[in-house]
Amino acid sequence: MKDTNTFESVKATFTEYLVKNQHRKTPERFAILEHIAEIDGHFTAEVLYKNMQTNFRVSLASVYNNLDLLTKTGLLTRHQFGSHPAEYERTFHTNVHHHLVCSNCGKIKEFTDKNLKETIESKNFNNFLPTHFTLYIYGYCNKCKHIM
Amino acid sequence: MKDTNTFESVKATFTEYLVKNQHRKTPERFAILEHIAEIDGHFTAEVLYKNMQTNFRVSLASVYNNLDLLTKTGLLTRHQFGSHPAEYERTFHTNVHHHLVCSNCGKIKEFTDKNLKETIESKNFNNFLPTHFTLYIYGYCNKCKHIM
DNA sequence: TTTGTTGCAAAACGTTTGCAGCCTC
DNA sequence: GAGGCTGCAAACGTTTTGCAACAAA
Repeated sequence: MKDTNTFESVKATFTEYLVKNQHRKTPERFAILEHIAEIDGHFTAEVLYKNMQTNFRVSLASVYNNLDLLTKTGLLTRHQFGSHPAEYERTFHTNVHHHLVCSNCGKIKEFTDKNLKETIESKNFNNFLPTHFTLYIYGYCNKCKHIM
Repeated sequence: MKDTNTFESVKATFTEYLVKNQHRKTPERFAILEHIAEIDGHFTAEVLYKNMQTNFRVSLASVYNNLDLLTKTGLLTRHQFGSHPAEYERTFHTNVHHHLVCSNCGKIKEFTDKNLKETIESKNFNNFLPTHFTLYIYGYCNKCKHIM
């Protein structure tokens, strides 16, 4: 994957993708990317949309369109824990982390593990170029372990 | 996690969960579990529902209800690649595998990796009792790598 | 000038819910 | 009996779509 250490390089990655695929460099697109860069952790399309209204007017449809585009570039990950709405999370400017998901109550807990990260990232594949990954470990949190 | 080597032990796990949580042992529940045991790989609620109509009549609502219940027991995993509908996959009677997901076209490829499996399964957590996991590695398949 | 993108509103769709009757327990 | 579960159909809420106006190339 390309360098994404600075916001400028993230923007460059997105721009390059847009140009290469005959998409237009609209103000909405960059405004959305800038907002995402400010959000740590998970967010929904609706929340991003509402957040943005304060200083940049975009339609919810455009938010959805562009979350999709950013997901395709690998700059964004889409989670769908349990049900709707989908949750998004940027893959840049963040520590690689994994998710513990309680199968009963849906509670999510994040953790980091260098060894796990390195083991996963060290893999090579034929005919597949990896950019990032998500690991969900399912089981039971303390409150729910009694159900089984 | 409990033994799930035979279908009888899977059924026992489910039954135990039902009893422990004051749920009823209805014929629909066991019919659904039996059908799931026959499906290799991913399936949707709709497909399971249609499959079942040939020899057991259940409503779609009950299918949803019970997929939810089985997900809570950890016997079933719910995937939500891209968008709707959700795809389910049993966690018993299957080799542990991982998913390569193309961020552009959504194509899924499964692979197995003993080292990866063992590394992930070796982890212990405070206040969390793991039962199974899913690893999605995102990137680009051969047909789509040109977009970036 | 061409054509991709936008905002808006309506539509689509999977999933959930309310309810009356049924059947576990 | 009590109350959880079922089927049915209607409702819900997120996401997608159609379309006319706009603006990037």
